[in-house]
Amino acid sequence: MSRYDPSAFPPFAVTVDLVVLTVRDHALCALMVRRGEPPFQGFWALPGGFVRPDEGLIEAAARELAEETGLRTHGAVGQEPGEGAHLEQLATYGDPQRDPRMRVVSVAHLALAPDLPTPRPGGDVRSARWAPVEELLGRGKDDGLLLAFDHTRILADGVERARSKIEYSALATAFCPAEFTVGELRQVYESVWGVSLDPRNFHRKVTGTPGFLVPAGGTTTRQGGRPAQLFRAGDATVLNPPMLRPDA
Amino acid sequence: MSRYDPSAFPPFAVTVDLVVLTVRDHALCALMVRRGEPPFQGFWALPGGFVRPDEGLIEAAARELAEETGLRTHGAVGQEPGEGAHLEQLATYGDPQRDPRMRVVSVAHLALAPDLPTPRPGGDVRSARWAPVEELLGRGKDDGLLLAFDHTRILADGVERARSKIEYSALATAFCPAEFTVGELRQVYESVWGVSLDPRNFHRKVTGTPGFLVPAGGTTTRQGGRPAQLFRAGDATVLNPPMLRPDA
DNA sequence: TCAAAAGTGTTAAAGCTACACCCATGC
DNA sequence: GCATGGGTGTAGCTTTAACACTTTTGA
Repeated sequence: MSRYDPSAFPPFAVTVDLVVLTVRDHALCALMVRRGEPPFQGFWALPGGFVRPDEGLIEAAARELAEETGLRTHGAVGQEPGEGAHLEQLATYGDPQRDPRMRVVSVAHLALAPDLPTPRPGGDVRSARWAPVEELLGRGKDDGLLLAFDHTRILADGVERARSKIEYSALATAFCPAEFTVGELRQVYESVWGVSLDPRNFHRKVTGTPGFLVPAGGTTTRQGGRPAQLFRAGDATVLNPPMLRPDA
Repeated sequence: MSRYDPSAFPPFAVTVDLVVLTVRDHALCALMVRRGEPPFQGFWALPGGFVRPDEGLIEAAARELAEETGLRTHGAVGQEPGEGAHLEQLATYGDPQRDPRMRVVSVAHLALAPDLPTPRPGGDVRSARWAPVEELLGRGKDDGLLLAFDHTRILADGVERARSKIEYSALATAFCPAEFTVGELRQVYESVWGVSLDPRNFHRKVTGTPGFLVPAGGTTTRQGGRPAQLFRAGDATVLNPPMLRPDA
């Protein structure tokens, strides 16, 4: 009866929060901002903000991402393939007590980006940094840094999504620049999963999966050793067979 | 700056919508309700409703599920193992135009339930039914029934989540009664995926996966033929190795 | 010349698929 | 007996994991 009564609904604020991940110095890192006002003043938090009345959820996330990092999102017009970040919805967090001031429902999004210059604090952000995920979350439970709100949980969910999604999708290339070598892609997997992989078997696997990688034509020796072929991300979005994590 | 200003936020309504799936007569079916008022009066829609000011998102979904079906959710107190439905968050839909009257953000949830007696229309629901998913979505694009709002999209996302999740998790048992046979579990997979599976290999696979099934001690001939062992769902939540869909 | 990373070959183990085959019940 | 579904065995194929080995550069 009153299920959709437009005049009598409880007041909610809707925000987007961003788990922005990249690989720096062989470590999976997340973009964190420091809060300048209460609650949780001085705590590290995920970037985010209110959804505007006239924009969709993913648009709000893309706008916040651009504001914080200057990154554009895959699919934006006038953009080279391989440029910009991958962006997808992660999950929604709406515990009645998650914000002490009012009822806030936050639609978290996950962004995967290649290594970027250190973030520019801009707009309403006091300071920002790339923080190693291991430092933020710790190795065990309740072993990490104390973040604002429920952002530890959101970050953990985002990291787990990224870790599992590169198993069966071609998303790992979102962490790489437009042209990259097989060894660089392997380092992405190793950094995100925190394991080491056999370079020979990895090479065979990724080059043998149709549509995952396409040769870009050149070679590079930027990793040292014998020159390596350069590749771009291919058309494939799904990896078949998947790249499975060891153990687990 | 104004990112969390609690006094100046745009007005949003927050609802939950439910994709409730079951297997009936060898077909994957979804619970649908008929709308009694505009907009989309007379259209079939997913069950759902407003989130109350003092309840969490999953609680709101569990409350709506109980109101529409009488189903309790896994983990509720005083409940036998194997009883009730599996419930998880699916995704959030917040296009500014998705409801013509006002800005509504809907947090969709996915529920998997064993075959139930035909739903009781109760509360504010005019009529309700279990509708075969193939009839609702059709086989190709734009080939199904026209549902209210963006519910075709939500339903399709829920169905795809269920289809892929039974590959690598033990969730298929959520479609079965507390005690079931290997053949009944196989029919669940066949109905959800719309394929047929080799009964011999399927049997070996599910009984050989540790923690998936535990013998319940008896046998039944309710499927005809030789008596089959009865099983309950085991502790395992992850299937390793996974049950992969043929082809795809 | 040497270290380092790229890439190929090979082999044994494990998993999957497609069957043949037997078992235990209801009718 | 005979149809029906339950359950086991097994041969052939594909995939994986581990590691020996060659290639090509920079220092």
